[in-house]
Amino acid sequence: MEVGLWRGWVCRNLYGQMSERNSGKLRVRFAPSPTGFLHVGGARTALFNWLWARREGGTFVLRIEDTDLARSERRFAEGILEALRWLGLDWDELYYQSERLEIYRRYAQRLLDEGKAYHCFCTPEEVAARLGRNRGLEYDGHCRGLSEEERRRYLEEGRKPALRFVVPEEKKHTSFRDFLRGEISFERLTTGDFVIMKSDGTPTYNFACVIDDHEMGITHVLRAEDHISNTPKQIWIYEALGWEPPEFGHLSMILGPDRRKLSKRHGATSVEELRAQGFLPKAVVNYLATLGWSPPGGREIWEPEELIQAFSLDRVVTSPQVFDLEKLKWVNRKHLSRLSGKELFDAARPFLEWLGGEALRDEGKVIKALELVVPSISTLGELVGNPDLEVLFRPPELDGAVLEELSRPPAPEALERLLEALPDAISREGLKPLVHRVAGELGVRPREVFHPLRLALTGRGKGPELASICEVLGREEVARRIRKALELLEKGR
RNA sequence: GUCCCCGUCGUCUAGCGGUCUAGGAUCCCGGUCUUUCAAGCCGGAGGCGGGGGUUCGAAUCCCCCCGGGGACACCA
Repeated sequence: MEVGLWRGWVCRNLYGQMSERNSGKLRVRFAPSPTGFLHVGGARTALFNWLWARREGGTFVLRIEDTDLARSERRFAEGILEALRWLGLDWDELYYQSERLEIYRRYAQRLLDEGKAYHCFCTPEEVAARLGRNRGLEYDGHCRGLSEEERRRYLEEGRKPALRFVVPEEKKHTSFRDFLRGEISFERLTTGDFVIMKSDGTPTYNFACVIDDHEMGITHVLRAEDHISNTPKQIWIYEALGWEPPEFGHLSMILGPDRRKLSKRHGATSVEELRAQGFLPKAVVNYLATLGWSPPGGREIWEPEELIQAFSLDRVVTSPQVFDLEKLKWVNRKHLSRLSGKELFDAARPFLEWLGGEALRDEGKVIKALELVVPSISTLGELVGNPDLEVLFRPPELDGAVLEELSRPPAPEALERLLEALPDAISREGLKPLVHRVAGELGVRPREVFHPLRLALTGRGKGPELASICEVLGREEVARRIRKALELLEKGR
């Protein structure tokens, strides 16, 4: 069957079965290794699994693959958990592979007993020496048919064996069905007898992964493309253990602007960093959801709950995606503009410390201030040191250039008249008529009154709407700042 | 080197043989609104990697080429 057809067919049928059978049947997982921060590629994989599980009323399993003692770190595992929590991707079950070593050993023993695996005493160095440094060369089977004598000698040398899985030559020509891509077949997989248990007693990825996916009842493995060539190996292990493999589907990779696998050197690529920069979690979820999945109707902005409803596998594409920070910023801006005052305050809170505790005491004022400034920013990080925001809490320093501008007519006169008229008109609606009146009295255009007022209040030529600034500052503060400006002008004369 | 995957505007994508002089979004450019900047609104530029087939008809199906990416560990 052709790929396109088959894709449509499998997706539709999958859903059919799913709802007919038992809607709680789908079990998917996300299985990160805690060797670094959660990067956006991993987050996208987690998200798709989560969306799918939630959509189908299935189970989302989180499994920390920390069998590599040398590279795994507790803090990374915690960081990943925290990042997922932040994104709102809640899991139903959580496992650590490092706590399941007995299980792997048990199955490894079984494969050994059944002659489907064998001890290998070669050190990595010896194997490398025999094969050369070239990649793509397979283990030569040196230890496959070791005699008792040889075994004993190695043991006496104090060698600890690794366990290798027997891969018959004829199995290397193989194929499997990918529920996103259709049939994937391999002319000849370049895989010799591969290690399933390391000499330190921990399992390798391909082995632990199979044992766990089976033990945890995973029905569908949805992971990134870089696992395609692992899949046949894993299927062999399922077969050797007499298990039915789950269905496999492979998402594309997420690339940097240079079309290479996204990595640290591409800038902010971990969700921790995005969080630190002030992206909203639901904006990140929204953006990531549309990387490789196209929402029906072409709508761009979605709440997480809406994504769950709209998500479907048949709109997932398998070509690689470039991570576009600009688009993420746009999505973030859209979500920022949707927040309520209270939500905005809570989200912005970590980015307001620099204003000082005193400034933050009046939550109502902070919210008003944020509502003024946020439309002009893309990330909450842009609030840090933001002059438009600062000026709402601290009087501006009027520098020489500003005073110079303010000293030019009709500015001084305009400020004085505004000050006189302030007591009766400084509401949000009242400013405009007031300015127009003063402009009329002076015989100048309104902008020649607006501009000096802006300079006196903020020390800057641009910023949010003046009336709103006045409203946030309050009449007293507005008067104080105008008076201050006039004083400085007086002094400079 | 071997194997695998992928290929529509710069980027994310719609597209399942005619409705495509290829639609949307972002970015960029221009205009508009406004007391300023941004946002908003309106408009514009920009693409089916190439070549062969199949067909009355191909972005859509097939083949070759080219390009990009990935995998080949006692990492996951």
